[in-house]
Amino acid sequence: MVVEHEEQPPLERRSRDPERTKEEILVVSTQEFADRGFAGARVDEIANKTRTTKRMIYYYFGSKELLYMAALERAYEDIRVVEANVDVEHLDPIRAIRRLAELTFDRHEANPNFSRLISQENVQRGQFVTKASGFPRLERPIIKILEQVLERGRAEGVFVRDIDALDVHMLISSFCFFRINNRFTFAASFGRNLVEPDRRAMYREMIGDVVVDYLTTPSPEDH
Amino acid sequence: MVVEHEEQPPLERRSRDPERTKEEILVVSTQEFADRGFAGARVDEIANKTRTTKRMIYYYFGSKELLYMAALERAYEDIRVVEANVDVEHLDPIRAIRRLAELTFDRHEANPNFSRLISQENVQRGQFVTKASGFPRLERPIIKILEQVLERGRAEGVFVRDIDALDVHMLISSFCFFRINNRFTFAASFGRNLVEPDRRAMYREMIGDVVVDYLTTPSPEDH
DNA sequence: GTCCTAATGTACGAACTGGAGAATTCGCGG
DNA sequence: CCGCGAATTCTCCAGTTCGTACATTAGGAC
Repeated sequence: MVVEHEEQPPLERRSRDPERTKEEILVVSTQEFADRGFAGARVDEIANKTRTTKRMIYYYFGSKELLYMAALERAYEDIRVVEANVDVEHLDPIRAIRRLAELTFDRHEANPNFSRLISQENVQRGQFVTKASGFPRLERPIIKILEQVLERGRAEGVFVRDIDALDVHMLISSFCFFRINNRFTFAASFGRNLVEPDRRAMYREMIGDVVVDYLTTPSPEDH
Repeated sequence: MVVEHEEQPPLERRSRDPERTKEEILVVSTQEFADRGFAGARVDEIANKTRTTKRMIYYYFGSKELLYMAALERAYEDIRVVEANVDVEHLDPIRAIRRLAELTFDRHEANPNFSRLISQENVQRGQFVTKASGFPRLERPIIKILEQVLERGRAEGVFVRDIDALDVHMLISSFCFFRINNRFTFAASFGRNLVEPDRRAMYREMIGDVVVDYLTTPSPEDH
């Protein structure tokens, strides 16, 4: 949690270091875009919070829009790296599902900026991720992993619900996303703090239970 | 939501009608704020899309901020009215839960602007709903209704899971909210269109199944 | 009709904001 | 130690945007 100090006291490293400069701009702008949205973020403000100047932002990234895209892309990349290292093959299907749910849960909690960036993007109708030109693929490794677990579970006969990995992931993500992202309006409406430490363990377990119960219960005959 | 059909005024109606002017500003600004966010919305643009002028916005609402709050408040009020008219007392607990899930599902689909406004609010850390000064209560009738259904279900022995109405509502809302709100980035990442008509019925049923399965399955002994 | 006030219209300004031209400096290869 | 291009700083600008001062008009009360 970076506290906003108006003018960062002289971390007076002035020497040239393009990589560090670029990286610092990216980190700071991610925070700013997550905090204020694309329209709300100010290029001047981003510059002030780095040890470099606004001109450098344009030098390296070209425009506010391209900077935003770079930040978004980086955020996706971070997630992808985490997911690529998940290993649940040694767990039985039910435990594996729980584990995946917990991973998603933890990821949302540990990295709220990603979710907020995603929120921004969606409010703007995905104006940047949708951009055919130049926006890289956003593929996510977790789907393949989920597919394998579901396959095993079905083979073993423990998962009996007819549903695919994408929809399971959607169910898990929606819960984790909502808990973090909508905590402010939820608290305002219902007076419950969804991220209160005392409740954390309960919610973390809850989403696992929800998914497992769903997967292991046959579809109702009538409806 | 409610379209006034009375005497269809041929758009160039210039006569004075404070109520209509106010209402029109509110409707248009809700759309603009949902589309572009608080920072992204332009007061001039809102004015252009009404039959009145920017001056009137300030005359009636005082500032961009107050206008935003009025729009947000109105959106909550609309939801509250819908929820207040829900009647599931004649249904058995399981069917009642399904019905409530469907209502929430339909509400999110029918009124995406509300969700987007909510998203905005949360990205900004609830800066307006949290505002102690002046922001009205956001209470939601659906919670009481849910409580009654859960109570009945437990009395009848069909609901065995230890969970309260707020968390059930959270589970339902998160699913419905995510499906509508995050559809753009979800499509970009996973190539699945969550609001495609062909899938609609499936998701609508799915969230009911999820909740019912969860409520009717006992907590696992070990973990 | 006259009067009075709520409602509306017009035009403007001060501050902000994304962006860029051009000068300057650093540091590395030779 | 020199030369050169990359990195950085300085400075300014043109367009935008919220907000308002001031003028004007409609229409109900009497």
